[in-house]
Amino acid sequence: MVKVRFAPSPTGNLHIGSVRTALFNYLFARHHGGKFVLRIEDTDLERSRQEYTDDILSGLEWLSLSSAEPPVYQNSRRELHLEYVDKLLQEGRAYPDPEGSPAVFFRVPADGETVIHDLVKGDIVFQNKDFKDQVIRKSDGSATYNFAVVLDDALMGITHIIRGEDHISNTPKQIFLYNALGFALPQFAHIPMILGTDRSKLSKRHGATSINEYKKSGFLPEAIVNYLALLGWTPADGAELMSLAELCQKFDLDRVSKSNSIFDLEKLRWLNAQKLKNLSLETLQKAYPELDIEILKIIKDDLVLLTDVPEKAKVFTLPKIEYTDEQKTELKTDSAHQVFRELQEKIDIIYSGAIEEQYGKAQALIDDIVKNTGLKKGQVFHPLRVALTAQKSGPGLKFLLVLLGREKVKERIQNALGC
RNA sequence: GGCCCUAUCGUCUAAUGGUUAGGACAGCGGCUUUUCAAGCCGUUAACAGGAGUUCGAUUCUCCUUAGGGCUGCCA
Repeated sequence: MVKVRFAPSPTGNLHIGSVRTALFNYLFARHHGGKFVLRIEDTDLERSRQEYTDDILSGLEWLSLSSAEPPVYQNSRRELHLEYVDKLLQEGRAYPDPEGSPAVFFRVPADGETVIHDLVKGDIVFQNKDFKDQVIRKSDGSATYNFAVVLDDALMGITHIIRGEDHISNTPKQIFLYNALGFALPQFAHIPMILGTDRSKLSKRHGATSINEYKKSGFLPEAIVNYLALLGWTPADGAELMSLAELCQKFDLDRVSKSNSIFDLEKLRWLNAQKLKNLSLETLQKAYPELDIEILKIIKDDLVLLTDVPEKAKVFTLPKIEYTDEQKTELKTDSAHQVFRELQEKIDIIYSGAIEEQYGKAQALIDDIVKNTGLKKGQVFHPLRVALTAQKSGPGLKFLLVLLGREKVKERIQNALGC
């Protein structure tokens, strides 16, 4: 039975790189019908903060990567860790600090080699002589990271340790401890890092790193999950657009890449636009309940970010518009006035019946104006758009005529005629 | 410095001991559209370098180079 864990330390907000690690663990567990648990590594009392734990928990929940089980707080297992320090002390596998502090050192093997049979990287060999005895209990009386991690992973029955490759050099030290403690070794899988565009470790100076910033800027959790899954992994069938359920079904460690990858915001944005297109109108409406669902329908395929909605909806919702001087001269032409008067005369006929029917009548009216005035299409469409929206581009005119509503259309045409 | 990891288009990547080295994002061009997008079609672009193994290496081995990680009584 597969059991994996995601073990963040609550010393900062949920980082995009951590999310990828969490995701791979989650997908691996789900793919194999195993368990995914969370362990908050809050042993650094100085730097750990409750708000960061909250951020991590809510971030994972937003991404649908929550664990079914409540998180384990590493600090609550402090006494347990210390019992094992004593055990190693009694067995003579560890010794007190010769300098007299309360620290305890673990004796690492003097020679031979230690190999990690890594599920992603293959075998990695270390010479034991390169390691010096390691501290397992600090001067302040608490267990060190490498010791606590081994104990918790072993005691929690973790079968696969999937973590960033920045932990590779910790692994031999941990293997020494597994052996000394008599615990069976888990499987290790070290996944590559995510780098910034300059190939250095992804950090603040590359832009947003906290998942909350992405949420705030209008990225969908589905897009983030899909994008992060594709960073360092590809399914055998080459699919790119996948739901979380599909990812769970397809994911496995054997197709995880061995090399680092650079975070590409452009592709994330593209994926976000794709997910937005697939979003149901109902969901979109929940995010923007104040907007007419017909408006949302028209602008939906135009979105890259969820937060683009208000901007895109503006043409429909703005109560008043102002023309620039340049636009005014455009509206002043004889042909423009001819168009406006034609429209004014017949506009009333479109506002009845079902919405689709209204669109149809609006389009027919526009076509009619082109025919009646004998003007070129552009000479009709362009001034009309400017008159109605004070913009040079935007949604189709038939949508504008219908969704703006009779009053606004009439008022704006009247204003345009006054130019 | 020491130890470790990695190396295919600008980016994410696929594949293979013999291929026109494939896809996606971005770019570019076209179509479509009243416009901007979207969509559709097309297109530019890669096996880091050098030895070896082999009939044949992008693929296997070694070296070099480059990048990354670790090198805490942080996690």
